[in-house]
Amino acid sequence: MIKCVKCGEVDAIAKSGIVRGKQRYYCGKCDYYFTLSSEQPLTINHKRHPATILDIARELQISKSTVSRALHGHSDINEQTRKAVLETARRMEYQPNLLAYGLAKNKSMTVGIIVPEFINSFFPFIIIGAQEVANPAGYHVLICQSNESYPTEVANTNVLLSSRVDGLLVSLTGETPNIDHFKKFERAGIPVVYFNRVCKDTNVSQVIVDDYDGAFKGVVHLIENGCRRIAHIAGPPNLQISQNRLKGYLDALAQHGIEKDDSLIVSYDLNPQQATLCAKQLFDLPTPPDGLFAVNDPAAIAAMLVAKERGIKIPEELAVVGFSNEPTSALIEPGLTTLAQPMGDIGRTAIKMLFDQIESEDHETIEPETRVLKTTLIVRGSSLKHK
Amino acid sequence: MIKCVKCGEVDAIAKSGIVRGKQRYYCGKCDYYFTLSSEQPLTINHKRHPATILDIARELQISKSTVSRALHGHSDINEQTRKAVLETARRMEYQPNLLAYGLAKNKSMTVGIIVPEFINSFFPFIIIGAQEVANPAGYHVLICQSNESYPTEVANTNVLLSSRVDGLLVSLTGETPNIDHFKKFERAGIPVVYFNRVCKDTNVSQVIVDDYDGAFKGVVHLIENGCRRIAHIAGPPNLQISQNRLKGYLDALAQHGIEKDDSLIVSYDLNPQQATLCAKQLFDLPTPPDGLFAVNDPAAIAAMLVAKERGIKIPEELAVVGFSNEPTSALIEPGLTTLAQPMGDIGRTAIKMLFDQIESEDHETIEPETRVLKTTLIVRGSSLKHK
DNA sequence: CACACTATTGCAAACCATTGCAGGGTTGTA
DNA sequence: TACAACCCTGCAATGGTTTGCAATAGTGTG
Repeated sequence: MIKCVKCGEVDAIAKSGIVRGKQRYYCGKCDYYFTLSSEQPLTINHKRHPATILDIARELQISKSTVSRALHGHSDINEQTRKAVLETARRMEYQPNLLAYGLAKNKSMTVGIIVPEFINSFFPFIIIGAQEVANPAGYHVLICQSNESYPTEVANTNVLLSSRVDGLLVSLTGETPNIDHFKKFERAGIPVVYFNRVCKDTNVSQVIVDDYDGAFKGVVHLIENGCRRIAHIAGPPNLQISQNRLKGYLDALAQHGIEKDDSLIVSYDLNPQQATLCAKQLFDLPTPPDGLFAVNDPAAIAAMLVAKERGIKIPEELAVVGFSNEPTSALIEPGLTTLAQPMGDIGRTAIKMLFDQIESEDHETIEPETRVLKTTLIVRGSSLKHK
Repeated sequence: MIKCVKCGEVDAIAKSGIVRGKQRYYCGKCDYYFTLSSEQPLTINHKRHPATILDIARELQISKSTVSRALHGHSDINEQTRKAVLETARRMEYQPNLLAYGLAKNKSMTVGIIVPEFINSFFPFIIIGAQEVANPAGYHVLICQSNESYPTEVANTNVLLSSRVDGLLVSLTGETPNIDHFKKFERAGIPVVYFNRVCKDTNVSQVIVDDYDGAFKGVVHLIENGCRRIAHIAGPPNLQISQNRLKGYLDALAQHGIEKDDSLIVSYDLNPQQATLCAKQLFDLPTPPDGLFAVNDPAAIAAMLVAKERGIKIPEELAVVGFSNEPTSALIEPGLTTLAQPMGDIGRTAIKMLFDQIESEDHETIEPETRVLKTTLIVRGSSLKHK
């Protein structure tokens, strides 16, 4: 029979509905509603939970505030107490719960970084640069891959928002039409620094390389090596890098009296296969190009492979210049002439700017800043027609 | 003058020390100690904090429990209430606070992954495989780079422990002597799955490829292509992959009646520069090798570059076989014959095994399992002496 | 109307660490 | 002796979410 939880009475019990699948009872004697506690006898889950400051406090018979202060080397702590706490913490393998810390301090000690991909070495180098600065500062980095997909990028922003990152580093996808989805961070007071692939919006902090200058140098180099019909595999038009590199290409041509030929400019969405298609399209032209400037190394390499397949000699029949200087560019044959970007510096600079904003009391007052790094032309076999 | 905070009295006030830099007062009348509250008139920091369920609750004049239940589609929620909550949440750009969630549920929805590096494409492909499974399941992946350094690996484990990851994927560094530092996870009930680079400890879950078989196939391939003095650039001895690939190499030789020559086996610590040194050492031998089996592609490629430098013809004078099939192996000239590893599968399999353990009620009862995937010999120019 | 029962909602504890303030004990000094 | 100053420690609220249980309103039935 059912006994009342309060008075122990059996007779005055009446059923009174079912709540969330459980029978509810009513004791008429003490006017008390109740449901029987969970069937399983509440065997406390003895899975050893990680030690908390409370465990340390209990062990030492002190209060958790004291433990907390001891662990953080706060002032106003007796040296012996501090020693004892530290020792006990070590013994109990105490690891602070970053979730609780984050909740209490409203600071997750995490920064997010969204990159389009990390199969090529370009972004990994940047990430490593960023981590070199973040980790010693006690921050860790949550890496998201947008996979060159705008919806994925938006999804990433929500994940990072949920994770309450303290700041965000972003390089946009080739199809990101605008940066509205990053305005959420602004509204939440979370600083954002864009790098490499940025949007036209100038009211943000960003770290870029001098794409115009790099492209200009690369194309001039091709011209100096005797190229007259120089093609360009251009990046997606939404990105500044594409626009600026295209501009550098065009200006270099113009300054050397070479007429622009629209059929020599093909657009590439950063998808590997598409680079191959672009190259084929160029080589199929009635008068194929004798030089090629690609918006990045993977595209240049893809074009080189197509050229090889077709027996087009590099650099004699086609001189090629890429952009970024990924490690593979040195391995391929002939070596790919390219514009080296200081990838580690990009990462380090971007995250330092981010930390400046995080640490400034009032993010609003920080002036958005654009940091421009230089590229270096690395000359290899792919462009040297007359050695 | 100073007024008592309790009784408002002015005369009975006495100074009583300074606490943490602030003057403390004592009211003799009501026997009460106090310090004056912070000078700044407590202007509530109006930085718009992200919306919480409490904000939604206030907006809708309901309790936060109801909001929580509505957001999670729990039963026992009025359809209209649910709609209203969802709508308000959308309007307020509500993003659940994962820190608070994690604290409450004791579940961070995060899994950690420790890799030695991610400059080469090998680990990135595995990570992508893992994310393909993790992200749709609502988990995110905290990527740590041990940078082939044992102390860094240990540091990584502590970070991940602090972050209260729900599970861990690990590929060891070349210098990790034992896996004691992962026992912490076991003690905390956090499942760990090792992949690719594992230790001899058999009492753990792991995903590996059949290294012995791959190495055997690769070396047999070299023998069939006429090599008789086959060198081996071996990995660090602490790793199973090194041991098994070495064993496959030795057995292949033995089965084909080729005497083992210790001078042909050099050890490589996975450091890029060291691979070059190893190659030089081999090529400097009185009787240099006519075939080379390297423990991984980067080492094979490094050796190929040294060979080129020295005018050693590949494959005529030296046939080369690598391991892993990284994208670069197809780009280099001649193409590198190698044993393809199913990298995406490794990542997917490993994280699925991890999830199985995470989701099982009682991790202890899970039998450690070793999943072995197959390698495929990819034949390219680097090994075909007689075409 | 009394009662059983359903559907829905609210209350409060719990998760763990931080921190402002209260208040204890002790030392120094006039 | 009285009081200022110091040193140290504890209490309790806070942060955002989940969830067991209590409680309410409403519905149906005899």
